[in-house]
Amino acid sequence: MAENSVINMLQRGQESTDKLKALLVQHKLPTEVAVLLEKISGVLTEALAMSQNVVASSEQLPTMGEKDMYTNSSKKRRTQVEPKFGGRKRADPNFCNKVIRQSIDDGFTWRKYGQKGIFSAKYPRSYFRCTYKHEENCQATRQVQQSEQQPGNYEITYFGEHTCKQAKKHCQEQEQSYIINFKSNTNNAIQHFASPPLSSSIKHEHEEEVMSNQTSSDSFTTSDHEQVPCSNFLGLELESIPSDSFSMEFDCASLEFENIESVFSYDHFVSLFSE
DNA sequence: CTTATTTGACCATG
DNA sequence: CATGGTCAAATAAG
Repeated sequence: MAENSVINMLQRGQESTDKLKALLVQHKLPTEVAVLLEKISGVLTEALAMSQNVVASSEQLPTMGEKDMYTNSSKKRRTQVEPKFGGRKRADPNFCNKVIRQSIDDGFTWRKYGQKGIFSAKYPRSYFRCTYKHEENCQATRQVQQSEQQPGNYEITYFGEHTCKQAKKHCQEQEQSYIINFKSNTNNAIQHFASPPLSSSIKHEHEEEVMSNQTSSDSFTTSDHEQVPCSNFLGLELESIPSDSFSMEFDCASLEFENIESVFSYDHFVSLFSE
């Protein structure tokens, strides 16, 4: 398919960009190059996401003949309203962004559409989509799961990005740019970014519900050295950049640390820098 | 009443 | 077949 080849090309472009980034880290190229690379990578990621949306929506064409709406099986449910070819893709970890938070509140309004017990996971996973999915065709979704290492924290994985109004509002409420200083002598990365105490309209019903499942066993050992991804990421950055000190500036459109829409995923970062 | 959540069925994927 | 992601009827909440 044409779309698939476009996606393919974009993916290849992204892979090359990633390799370039790795090289950049090894050879200490100037920061302007790094910034440019980030921009290229961001554009590629966006284009990729857009292309995939196009493919996904064109796949929803009602080509097949009509089906009977319901089976006569005693319980609820229909039989497949519209056949989607590959429409239900499994989440691509390359296009998600995983964070760990103490609260599931991130300032956006979400609507829960499912919960699932996960094999080999202690706590169930909850599935959310943007409240404005239908009104504004906002494709953002997220998965929330209680952290096994640190019960009380939540692993939140975001997919897609908000295209609804609250996204703009969300961005406006933050600083226009973030500056991160890396200092070689200390292990501390000084992070200057706002952590806006966004009042959210989301209700936290099952924050407790998810919590309540944890009471059963304490068989695992709680590790104290567990880090949240952001610090982890900064730590890795520090190791890989031995120069005296430098600072990078990101604008809101390309990178948001506190609120999720990083240009590429955390996993992506880790795979980049941990080799 | 409207709107959101719960929960098991359904379905894609490997 | 097992697993994970989504749908939608039933139900709860406002």
